Amino acid sequence: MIFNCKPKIVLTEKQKALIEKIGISFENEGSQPVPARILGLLYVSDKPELTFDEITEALQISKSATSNGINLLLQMQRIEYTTFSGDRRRYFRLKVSNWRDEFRTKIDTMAGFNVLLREVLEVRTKETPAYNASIKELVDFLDYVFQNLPLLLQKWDQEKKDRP
Amino acid sequence: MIFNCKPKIVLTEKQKALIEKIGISFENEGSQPVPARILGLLYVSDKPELTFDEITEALQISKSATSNGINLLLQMQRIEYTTFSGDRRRYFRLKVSNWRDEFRTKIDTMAGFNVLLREVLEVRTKETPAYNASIKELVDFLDYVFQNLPLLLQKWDQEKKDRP
DNA sequence: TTTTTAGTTCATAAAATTATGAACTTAGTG
DNA sequence: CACTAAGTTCATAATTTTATGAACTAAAAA
Repeated sequence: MIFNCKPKIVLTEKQKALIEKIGISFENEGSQPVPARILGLLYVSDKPELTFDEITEALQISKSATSNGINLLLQMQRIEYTTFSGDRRRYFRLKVSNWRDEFRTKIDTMAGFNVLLREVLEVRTKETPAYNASIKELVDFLDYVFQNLPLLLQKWDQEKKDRP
Repeated sequence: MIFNCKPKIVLTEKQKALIEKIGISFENEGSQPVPARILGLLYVSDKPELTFDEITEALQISKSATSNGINLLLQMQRIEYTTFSGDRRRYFRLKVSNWRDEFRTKIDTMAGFNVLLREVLEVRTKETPAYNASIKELVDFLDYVFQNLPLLLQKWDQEKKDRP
């Protein structure tokens, strides 16, 4: 008798529930369902590294859904993978260390909006000074925040170093 | 001869282009097309306050699209309106002053994710201490940020007061 | 060389989102 | 009261997004 020895990913109810919650949370931030759940799975899975098949099976989705989801997440730099010699499979894991870059990216996105607001100020009629001033105030505030957030990162690093 | 004296909203090419850009920017942040463009219109319009019909006409959309868009934006607190006695129409305008609240809301959203990450830490197997530690670090950093952002708001208010 | 494994691609199906127009409501106006 | 203007609702249409399964590819194993 031959055993099919693919060790299946077994998820507790708690884990499944949390995957859904995390999935919904990422969906709310604009992610699509499958990638969102893949991230959730990688967060709660006992094994931090999962193969293509394990993901497909654990989430009960099609191979193509897994393929698309994984490639999207790789491209977004939310996950990465390793391989082991003598094993053609890729082992996917969260790029947790990447939150620092994500944080910067988010700031950049907001900064991009600020650029648009500056354009608004240029295009706006001068007949509405009070209104224009209120937009200017927003622009200034966002500038202030974008200047200071990197400092916050630095300070965090410093405090980490002081007591690790 | 009778003139139809509804003063139409005339948009320059520059304004139209900017409305599109702002629209796309909001869409990228998850807004739907019509509300995104209504916001864009209110940003660039020479009149900071526009009626239902003016919005409908300026954006060339259906009344229902305007209705839905406006109600969504009202609910999201992105716009508000005034009325004038003897005029049943509502005059919609951006709630620019509201960016402060929006900022807080965004922080709260991120904080919500942090709550989920704490749940992850509870559910995770103890067999992967290094991985768990890396998630813990993320949780701690986010906590740090959420503690410090309100301070940033305060400091900005202070500096404003010092030299207005 | 044939087979298996790991994964991609593509046409299509299913589902969800958005927008529309017509009918309807509601409150003032003449 | 009849009329109009302001806006909503609803069924439907159009579009977009998301997921699927089957066919395909490429590399390694047998």
